[in-house]
Amino acid sequence: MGNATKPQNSNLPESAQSKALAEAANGLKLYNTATHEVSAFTPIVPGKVGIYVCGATVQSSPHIGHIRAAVAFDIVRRWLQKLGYDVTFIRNVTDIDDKILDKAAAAGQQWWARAYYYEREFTHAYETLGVLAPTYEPRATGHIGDMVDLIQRLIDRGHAYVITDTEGKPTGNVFFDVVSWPHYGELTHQKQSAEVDSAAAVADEMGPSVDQSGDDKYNPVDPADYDPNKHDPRDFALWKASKESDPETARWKTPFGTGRPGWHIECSAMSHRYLDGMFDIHGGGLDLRFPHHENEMAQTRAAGYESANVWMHSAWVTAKGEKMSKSLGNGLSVPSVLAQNSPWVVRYALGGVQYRSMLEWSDQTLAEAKSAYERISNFIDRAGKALGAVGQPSHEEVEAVTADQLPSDFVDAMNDDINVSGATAAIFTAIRHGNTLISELEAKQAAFSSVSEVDLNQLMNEFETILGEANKRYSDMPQEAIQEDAKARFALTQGSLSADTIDALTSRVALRETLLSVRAMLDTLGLDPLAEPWNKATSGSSEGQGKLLTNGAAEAEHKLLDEMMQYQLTARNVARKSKDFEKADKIRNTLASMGVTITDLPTGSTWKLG
RNA sequence: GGUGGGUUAGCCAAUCGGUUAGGCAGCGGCCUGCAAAGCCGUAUAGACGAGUUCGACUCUCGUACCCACCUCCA
Repeated sequence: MGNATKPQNSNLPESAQSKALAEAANGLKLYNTATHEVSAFTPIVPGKVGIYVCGATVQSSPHIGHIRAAVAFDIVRRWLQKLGYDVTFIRNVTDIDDKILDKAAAAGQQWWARAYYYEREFTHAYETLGVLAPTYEPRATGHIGDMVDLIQRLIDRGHAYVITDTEGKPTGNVFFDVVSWPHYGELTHQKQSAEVDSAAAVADEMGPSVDQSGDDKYNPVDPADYDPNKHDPRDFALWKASKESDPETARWKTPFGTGRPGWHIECSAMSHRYLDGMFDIHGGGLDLRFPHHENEMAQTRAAGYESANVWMHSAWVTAKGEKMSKSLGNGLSVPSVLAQNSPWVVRYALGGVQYRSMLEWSDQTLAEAKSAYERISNFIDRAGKALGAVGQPSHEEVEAVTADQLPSDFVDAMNDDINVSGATAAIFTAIRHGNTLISELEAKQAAFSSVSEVDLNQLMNEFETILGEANKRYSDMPQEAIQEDAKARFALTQGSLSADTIDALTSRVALRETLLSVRAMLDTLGLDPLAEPWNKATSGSSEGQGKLLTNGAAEAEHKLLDEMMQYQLTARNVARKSKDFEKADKIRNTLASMGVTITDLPTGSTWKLG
């Protein structure tokens, strides 16, 4: 891996590179929930993007729906980075709320211990599925001071009111005054005043939601939500007075009385603290639009702060057409899904459709993701082998590829509101092209017999340099013409090489470019099969697969295994040559029963596990 | 009742006012001792009704059905 060549376009001058990249970045369009339109994305601060995503309320284990949202915004973030933006990604943890307190009390736990336990489960799930760590992950309980300041600011500006007792002392309940904020409802376009009452009546009629399993749709009736002191039924709690059942550790003293934060205020406080002046995108699940984000937007703006420019909401994972919830059974928890499927497959299944589409989860979804893995990893393996000593590009090199160097059908799809289905189609198109190149290259292998692998590597570098210059000079020409031109120029500098060798070399360079491009596209979706999260076992982390081998020992063991396999393959090929197919098939079947798959290629036979 | 989204071939899922999406599963072929992988080709579409148009899956209107949010939720 150390001798990998540089990305082809690195020969371009700095300015040209960033100009092409800026052009790609200018093409990005995103759907904004607030305007109901797909519109051009322009960051507040040039070159930078600030994203705030509502993270988990850590009250119980994550299910795949939670992770779908995380994967969706992870892909948005990765694409922004490919477009050259410096992304600040904030994802909060809601570590105090009614459910956490009540469930902890019911289980005889400290609420903070319960919150932290599940926070770690979420973190583990994110890491396993290749969700990049946020730039920062603030906890609600760590920002009480910011919330108090924000509430005070809203009171001072006449957008919030404190409820006092008969003696005029603050009770701890503070509400947002919806009537004082004429922009209320601008995010979700909810009807105002009178019509809300009829909506409330419908909600009352439906009664508290309870499902078969009871616990999960559990819906505590918080007295603060039905406070007769509310000026308007739409007013919502900014700060909640402590209930008698609240433990001492869940009470904070404030100028408006002792209590704990309302649900919406934390995100306003934290997004302002970490993204002030660059709050470009706010993300979250579809259900958060109302009331959470509507209220959050009202608070933030009423306080005189800027709220997000673009609001993005990810859709549901469904099972049999219905929104997924734990009441459908725990077969959908992250650990149970991972018990039967590799993390890559699960991520592909979750990230395979656009974030605004419902994602139907079934055995077939997973089976197709598995097939996709086979096709993709087969290509990457074969291409790596066909490239000989040059081998696989390093993951660093893959990461360094920027959007302007990727195929335009992929870029266009991603720029079209993160259309991952279109992007995936572009990847498969490139893979088909790459597979054809591999076959061509296999047929041309003989042309390399007179050149050592070391020289070949050097020659590829030289050719890539020439190709890079040709690309720069004739940027508006068709790719094939540029290739031909570069080939001719290269031939002039290499008088001693035969035309066949130069031709084979060209194919090799083309294959390497395709391989690099495919892996870079996959990496944009967080799906490079050779990236960190999927390869802990072989990349030196000692925790992979529970093995206690050091990296060196693992390598030595693999080398030994490979030698033994070569011994078997040789024996089989001898049998095949002498047309003793019975013996050849016996060797193959025996290996197959041990979980080893043999593949015969024109250039020889290979083996792999699985 | 209010608000929003959807309905594309066996299944999942895109683009587009006229030209191959893509994947999975079929079928035919090439390659192969066989298999696998790969490549090439191929059938089955656009809920229903009307309108705009030379031409609509794509635009407009209507109808039906599905889903979500309005209450904790990714």
